Amino acid sequence: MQESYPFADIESRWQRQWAESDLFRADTERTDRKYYCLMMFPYPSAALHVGHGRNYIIGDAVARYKIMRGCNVLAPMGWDAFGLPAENAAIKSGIPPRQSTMANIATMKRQLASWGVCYDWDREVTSCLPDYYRWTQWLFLKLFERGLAYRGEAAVNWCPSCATVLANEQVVDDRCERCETPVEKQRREQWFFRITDYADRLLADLDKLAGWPERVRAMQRNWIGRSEGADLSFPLVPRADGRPDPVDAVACFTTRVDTIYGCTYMALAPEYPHVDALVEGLPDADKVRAFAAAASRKSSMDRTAESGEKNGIFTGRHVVNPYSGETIPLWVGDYVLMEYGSGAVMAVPAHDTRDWAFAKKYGLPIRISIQNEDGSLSLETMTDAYVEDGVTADSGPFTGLPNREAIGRMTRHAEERGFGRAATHTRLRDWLVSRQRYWGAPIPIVHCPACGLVPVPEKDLPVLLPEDVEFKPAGESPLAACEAFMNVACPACGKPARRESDTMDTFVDSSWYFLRYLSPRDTERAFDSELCNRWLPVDQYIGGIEHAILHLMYARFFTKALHDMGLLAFDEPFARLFTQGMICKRSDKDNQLYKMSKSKGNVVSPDALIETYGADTLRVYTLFIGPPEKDAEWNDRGIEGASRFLRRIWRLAYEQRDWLTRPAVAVGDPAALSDAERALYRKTHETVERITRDLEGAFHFNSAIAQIMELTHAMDALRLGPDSGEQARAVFRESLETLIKLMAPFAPHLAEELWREIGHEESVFRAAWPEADPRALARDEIELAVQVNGKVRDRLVVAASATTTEIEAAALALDNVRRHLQGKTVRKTIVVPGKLVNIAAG
RNA sequence: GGGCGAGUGGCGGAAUUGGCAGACGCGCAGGACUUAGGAUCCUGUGGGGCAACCCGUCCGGGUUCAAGUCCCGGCUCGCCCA
Repeated sequence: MQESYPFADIESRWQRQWAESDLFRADTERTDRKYYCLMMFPYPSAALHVGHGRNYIIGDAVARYKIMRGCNVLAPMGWDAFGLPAENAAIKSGIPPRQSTMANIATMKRQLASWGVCYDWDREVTSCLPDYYRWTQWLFLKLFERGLAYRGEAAVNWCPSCATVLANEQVVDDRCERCETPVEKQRREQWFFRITDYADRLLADLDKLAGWPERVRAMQRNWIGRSEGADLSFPLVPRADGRPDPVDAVACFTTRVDTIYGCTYMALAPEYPHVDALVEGLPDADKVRAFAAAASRKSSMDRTAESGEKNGIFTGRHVVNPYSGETIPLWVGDYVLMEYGSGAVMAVPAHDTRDWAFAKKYGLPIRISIQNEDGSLSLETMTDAYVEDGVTADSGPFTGLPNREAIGRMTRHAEERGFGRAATHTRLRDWLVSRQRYWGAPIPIVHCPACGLVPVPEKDLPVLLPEDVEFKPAGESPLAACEAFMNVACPACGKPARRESDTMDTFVDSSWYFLRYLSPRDTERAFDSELCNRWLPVDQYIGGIEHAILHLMYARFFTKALHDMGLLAFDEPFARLFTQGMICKRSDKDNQLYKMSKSKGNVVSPDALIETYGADTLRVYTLFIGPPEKDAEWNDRGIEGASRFLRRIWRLAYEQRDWLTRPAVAVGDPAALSDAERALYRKTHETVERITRDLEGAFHFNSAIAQIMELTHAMDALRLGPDSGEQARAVFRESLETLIKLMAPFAPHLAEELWREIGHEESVFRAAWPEADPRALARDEIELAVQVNGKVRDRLVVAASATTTEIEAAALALDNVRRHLQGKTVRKTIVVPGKLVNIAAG
């Protein structure tokens, strides 16, 4: 054993040995104490920074801890390897996506290994390889068979820079999630997955996910955006010129049917399909059309912000309020969105903030139909819409009802009269899965002039991505220009046909990879239902909060669809979810905190740190940086502390190396130990108890490490020297062994090395996690704080067996207590066992 | 505007069910060893005060013997949805 901590030797040696051992190889046939520990598989980008590292280090610490607890741990890793960056790089540099992707994977694998992060690499999956995407295509066909994959025209989000369609979820603030280019609206034929069929279940089952952060569940609820209300039909007042209209009524959805007697106009979305026809031949037709065209180009964010300016134009047409029979004007308003409901809203200025602003701007009438509690609401004094609950007012036969009750009654009335019905709407749209890009799984469909859409037969899968294609930034996938790929015989009639040239959104790949890990080399089927049913749901899923909505919703949808197909017995994929916070760093430029990114220039590379300090130091600092679920600020100097700590542990063992290799002597009767020995003995077991609690609960690695630091202080305090007795050494050895085990999930190389140094043949990861010994935790004397009126005035040492009465008497006898009680009467004394005494006096 | 979360020393952060606020680390100060120290070790470190003590967990109320923790109101910040 050498004096200075030789992290470089230790780390490379153990990394090699672990890779050769079956420590991380799960035995999937064994099902007792199974623990599926899953980390979100990464996109293979060029190189990882320490911010990425947090995810893998947390996952590795959890996996190692569970292994030590005797669990049969499945910890696989793979690559979410399709995606735009590789293709964009190909356009720029000409390097084929497959080549750059595989190179990146090799780099990242090396980086993961250098962190000491272990996986069962025999289970590696790579979504861009045919043996994987073949099954992604197969799943597409399964969804197609069941009508869950369909082709339809839609106004889609088009990113002109990426030259592709984006899902709603990939549009953030009307910009492309990836490149931040403003998104345009275009109408195109696209492939969709019918996730809206599952909206109700995706919503309801969130309640089952008790192991998920409430925040994520709330985000998903919001995203699904289920609202209950009514669909109502407003008859269109026929045209004066007698010409026919494409529709004879305008349908709208409302959650506030109770306010309908206050409805003073109706507003259509600029994209409303019949706007054009409705105004045909009217004097202002051109103005209305121009307005609608301009408005639909604006971002939905600008249009709907409550604070923003709302614009509109009168169409010249009218509709009839089906409840009151009143004729109201029909407008086009830019604050109405086509995506929501039917693209029309019944406007109630008195009770809706945006309608209020619109009515004020255009001088439209405002009428109160919900009165507040004391009946004091009046148009003269109102400065904004009244959106609270109240009692219906001036509402014909429904007047005077609590408004919540009115909703039910009025909806029934509409159903009886046939002009409306109760309805629910969801914000969630169907999942748009086609991309006009090359680097994705080809959609296994053939377009036949005679047969229409024909699925590629399962036996012909995979539909291979051609390698020799030309990359150019155009609206069409390079596949569309690849004749060898496009031309195919129709699987149904055999006549010449064309392949679908769109590829699938990469979120499809990541919606089922956790099933593939159970049988990654299976050439017969996508996944082994029986094994999946035994190993899933995933016991612990770990990943970034940025996937709170998209990936997690899609994976849940896939699981439910596969469940309905009878392929899976469970219908939620992830029992527990942990979302770690991002690591941020102050930018040198403006001293602001930013998530690490190349563009901000605040990236910290792990490679140099590992070289200087070692992987264990980097791991310990990463785990110590703060509560793992919260964002953390990277501090370059912080790693020094972690380094000192590990060197200190090394020294603790080094200084005692002469006798540590000799056979262990058991700690005898605690009563026979000296005070110092008992103190360390107790501290050791207290640490076990607290750390175990920290890890079982909420992954409090930061305080777990702090407690190990405390334990090293306690070990120093024993001041073990050449004259120390056998029991002192026994206690010390027990502390050291415990410390090594407690450290093992965090600093595995150091722990493994020291474990062997002190004479163990087997891996520390085969050693059982320590358990707190009640004998060690027992005390015969307890120190209590003594408070007078809630302020600590003295301390008191009593026998653990002391009664409340004895403690009270002893507390009252303390000098300082008596001083503070002078001239006061004791009203009450509270004794909190083991903690304190509080004397209330006045 | 709604939902969720957060606000504690110079800094990152600790603190079961309400029970001694500031664990642990960084930084800083002093000291030891040293040719030297940006290595290592020891000591100190919320503010005020010589001290006894007083004040302190975003602000203001409240409940309680006891509040960082619970309740009411407000401010600021973050995220999601509008």
